[in-house]
Amino acid sequence: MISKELIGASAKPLVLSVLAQGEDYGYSIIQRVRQLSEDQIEWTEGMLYPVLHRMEKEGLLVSSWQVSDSGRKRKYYRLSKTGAKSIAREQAQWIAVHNTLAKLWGIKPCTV
Amino acid sequence: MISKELIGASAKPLVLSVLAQGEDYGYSIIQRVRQLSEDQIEWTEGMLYPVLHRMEKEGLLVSSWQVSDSGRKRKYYRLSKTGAKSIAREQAQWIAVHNTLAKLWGIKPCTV
DNA sequence: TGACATACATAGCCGTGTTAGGCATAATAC
DNA sequence: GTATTATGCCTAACACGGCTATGTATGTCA
Repeated sequence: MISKELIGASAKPLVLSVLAQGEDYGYSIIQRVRQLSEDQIEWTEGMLYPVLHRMEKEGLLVSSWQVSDSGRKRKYYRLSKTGAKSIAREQAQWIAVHNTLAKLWGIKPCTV
Repeated sequence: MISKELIGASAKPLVLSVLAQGEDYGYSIIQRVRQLSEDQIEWTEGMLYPVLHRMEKEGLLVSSWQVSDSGRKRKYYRLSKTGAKSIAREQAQWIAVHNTLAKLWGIKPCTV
């Protein structure tokens, strides 16, 4: 179980990085993150949807309704140019903190 | 400048890990974290003191007032047994999230 | 003596995850 | 045929916590 604080801190970089691989929709993003994390990160919809809305409002994401083959309506999100650029900043921040912890833990620093 | 969310997520593991090296007091912890992070993590007192109080209330830390050579009163914190044990859990959570990001970023996973 | 660093603390604002609920449709099970 | 599950979106109330601002006090140095 990942703490609330860590969930909050990782949401934005994870969403940006997932969408960097191609557009995706909310429900699917939750599954993808769960798989990538080997079931360790279990996002709730009540957490993710507001995050997506905020990020769209901030201009990081662009959404579009699409209908799947099964006839289901899905809201697909993709990165805006701003969003694509912001990944590097999020990454730099994360690595900075991670490497500080790495020093204290005596493990190898992380290089991009 | 590290985001508020990341500050929040890293506060507890950083405090625990700093105090694992020996007791220390609030004002000094801020300086140490700043140095360890090479000026990238700049904690405010308004952020740290409540964190220390909470962690003491949770039983992770134990505090004691001491007087330095200069005559200044300082509130020193050290890890309780519970606090010492909790480091491993914090570390595991952090690594889980970090390695998920690492996959998306195409960098090497982090092993403890 | 004035400025600055040290050292602690708290109050109000605001953002955000959690819990809980609501709505709708397709696939599956009985 | 119908009940259940999975899919898929959304929001509201609550609690927690960082930020900003402020207060208090003392040691050091110009």
